[in-house]
Amino acid sequence: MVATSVSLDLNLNPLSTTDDTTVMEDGFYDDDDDHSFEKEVDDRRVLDLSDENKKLKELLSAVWDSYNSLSSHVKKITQDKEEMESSTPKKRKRDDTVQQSSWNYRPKEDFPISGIKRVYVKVDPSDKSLVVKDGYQWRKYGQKVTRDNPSPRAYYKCSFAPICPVKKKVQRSIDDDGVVVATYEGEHNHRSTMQEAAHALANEAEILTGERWLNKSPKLDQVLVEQMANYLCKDPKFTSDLAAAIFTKISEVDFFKSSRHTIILMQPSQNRATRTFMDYESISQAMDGICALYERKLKALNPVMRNITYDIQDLYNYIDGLADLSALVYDHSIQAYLPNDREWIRNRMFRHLNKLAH
DNA sequence: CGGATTTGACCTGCGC
DNA sequence: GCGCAGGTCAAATCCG
Repeated sequence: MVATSVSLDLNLNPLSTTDDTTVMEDGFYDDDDDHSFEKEVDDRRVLDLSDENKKLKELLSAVWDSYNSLSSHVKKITQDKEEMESSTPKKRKRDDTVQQSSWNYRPKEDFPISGIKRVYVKVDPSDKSLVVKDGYQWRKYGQKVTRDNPSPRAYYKCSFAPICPVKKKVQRSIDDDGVVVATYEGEHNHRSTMQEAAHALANEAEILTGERWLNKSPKLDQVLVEQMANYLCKDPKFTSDLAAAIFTKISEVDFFKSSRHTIILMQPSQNRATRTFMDYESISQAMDGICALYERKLKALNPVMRNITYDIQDLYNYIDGLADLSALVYDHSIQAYLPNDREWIRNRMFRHLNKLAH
């Protein structure tokens, strides 16, 4: 298979009118301006609404394009994999599989079957619930202890069953109780909760504008952009849904060439509307990004000071002062994004600055 | 009260 | 045909 690298370019900042940070297209601040923070806010107040909408439209179009290219990329990889595996000899005796771990077990039908995929998810080992968030709703219909794994296996059907035939099995890995393995069977014939919300907004936009945007070019309608941005900012499940959506779309894609792609999820103030996220090619770039955010804030607070200095404790205080902060870091070994909390970010920041100092 | 989960019983396929 | 193991059903129970 061809080694691949996919850039998501999810530099969506849908919060431009209320957000106290501004992220440039590449995820870093524009350093060459001498504007104070207050002045910038004033400037932005007079910005024409249509300009704001235009920016949002461009950003969402970029996300849309990335999603489309990623989808076709995933499709191609899946096809390649299926072609490759279908050409290998099959039929293996049951005894052969029993000697292997439970997750190497092949079902009665010859494996692989089109539509079966396996996802590894890192979880808290003390958390015994077999729940894997993937953006879809499931109904548990059984649980069994299997012969070669002391951890029980949970059986789920898509909550849209029998209309949707998808099933999944979730079981803790026999090798690592900090990892659960979800096996999916079949393809959903409906949208995930996130996609459903986006579609509802599209319909709303259609009612308001009288124009149909679905089934035509992916250029998003202005009203849709506004509605979608509002939806993302207001939804209390924003962070988890976003993480789930990213996880579902990315977990099966090979990232041979990329470094540890990192997504910073941030809510600067108690106002939910300030929620935003930024993506970086590596952890260290993400740390630089957070530093840049802090430096910008310092600059805004001290507009007359030419040189601003700060120590790591100041940076920690800034990190602790944010209403919410977490990082999703791509893990090549399990081909999925793993969530990391504020403490992890502090530790990584310390390592990063230490490295820069030497 | 209704939807989700639990859990023992039952079904099915496979190997001997 | 029997036993075993994985998968599914459905009544009981839980919980918001």
